[in-house]
Amino acid sequence: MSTPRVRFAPSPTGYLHIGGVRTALFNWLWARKTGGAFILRIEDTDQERSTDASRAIIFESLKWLGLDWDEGPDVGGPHGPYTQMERLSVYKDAADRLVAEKKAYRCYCTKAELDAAREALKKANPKAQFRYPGTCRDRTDEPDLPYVVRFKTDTTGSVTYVDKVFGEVTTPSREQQDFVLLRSDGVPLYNFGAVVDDAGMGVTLVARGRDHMVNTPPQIMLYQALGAALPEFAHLPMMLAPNGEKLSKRHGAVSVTEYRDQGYAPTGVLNYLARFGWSHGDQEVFTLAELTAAFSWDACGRGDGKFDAKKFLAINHEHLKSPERVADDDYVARVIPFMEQRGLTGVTADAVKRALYTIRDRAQTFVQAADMLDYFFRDEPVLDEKAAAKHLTGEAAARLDGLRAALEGAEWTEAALEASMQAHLEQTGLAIKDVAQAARVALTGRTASPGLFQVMFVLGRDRSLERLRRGAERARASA
RNA sequence: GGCCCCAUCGUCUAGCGGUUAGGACAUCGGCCUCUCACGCCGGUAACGCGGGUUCGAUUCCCGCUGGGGUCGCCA
Repeated sequence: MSTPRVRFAPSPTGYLHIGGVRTALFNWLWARKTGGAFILRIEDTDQERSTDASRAIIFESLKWLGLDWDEGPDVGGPHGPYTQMERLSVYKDAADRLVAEKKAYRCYCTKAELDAAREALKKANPKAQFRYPGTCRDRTDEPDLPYVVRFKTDTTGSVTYVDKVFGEVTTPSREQQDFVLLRSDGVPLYNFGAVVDDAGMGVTLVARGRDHMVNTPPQIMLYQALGAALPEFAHLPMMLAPNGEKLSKRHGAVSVTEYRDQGYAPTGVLNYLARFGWSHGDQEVFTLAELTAAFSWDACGRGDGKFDAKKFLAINHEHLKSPERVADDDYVARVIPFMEQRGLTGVTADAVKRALYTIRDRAQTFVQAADMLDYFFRDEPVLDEKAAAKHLTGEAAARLDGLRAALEGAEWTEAALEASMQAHLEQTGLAIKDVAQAARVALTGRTASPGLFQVMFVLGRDRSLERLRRGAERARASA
């Protein structure tokens, strides 16, 4: 078998949906695993809805995710162009050929007529299925009127294909009708454009969402009429909302850029999506390399699934926790923009990198990470008033002074700080609980933080002592 | 409604005739502990129903029920 050629063919009509990303991912994984080609094709033939902005979002999203393509609108390739509106002549030629071979015909019925007929039928018999009656099928004249090109569909027999995920699928052809290939303005409809391009671009495997399964039989007829080699097909089960409905913005974030903006890691997103409808034994967490090595169509499930935001977050957390999955430098580069968003300017990568170990296990997203890193990068921590009221009390003032005095001469390492604190507690007879929270609030402005010695170590001697001093001051003032 | 597809814990899933039905997320206990996390230990929790086939069905077949997809000069 020749090397696989797969494609992702989104239409630029909005954000890049998380379900679309999964389709892109599975195709990409297959291409990378097999050494095949991953093609990006923009299907912008819906001129009403297609926009340049959406097109840009598709590129941006895929790049952010790290799903690179070998052939596509921007990088070109041997079968370009890769944007359908730039390929109109290709479709016209193909349609002309089919008409010449009597496999398709010009239809002069207007949209209004057809809509009326559809309505009439619906009124007469709500259960009936409208199909184009074939009015122009055997027409021989060529009036000077607008026309669409329709496929002369063979509605006898049935179409069978072997899906790589679902197995053998057979559909009776009586379900089909003479569908439209080209609109009256020469722009192809989905089935025609997709088939002409997939055939022309040498696509060997078409993998897409299950919502396209119904398109496969007519597309197979088209391949045959065109005399083109049939690709393999693989359909992926649907990703539904928690309530079983089609997943849409009503159910929360569905566009990949939203997750990016919420501080998800690309590999976290990809990992969750990969495990949705695909599995590899008991393994839940994967690097991209592991996914690529392990992926296979046999391991894809067939049942639709429901999107689970909590598990998505948990998987992302696994990635943020592990330097194996998100390297320090990568983590730092990704978290800094979120720190800037909250007004932390002039933050250096080195400084963030030094503080990183204190929050690695804690942050589930880069947004959380930016928050947890906050007090390290301000002259003074933002003081949570409730925390201050509770912990910076008159009693705390003396304890903070005592602690500061005890630590002043300490070597500034975590171990030495802990030892000094320990000695201080023994001397004074205080328990660590008696001073820890006050110190924490003084140092970080909040009641929850990494361990005190880690915080002080990262903060450094001067800033730590100064914050303890100010904390005591504040405590005295409130007494 | 026609056609197509699907069916294991709440959710994502493992299972490919014989298992105490496994894992993960979530959830509930507990441990650890300077807080919050992390980590660790443990619990609750699933084969939709009815027929077959078989010595034996979660697993194979059929029906039912339930869910989803799709019926455009959208993709």
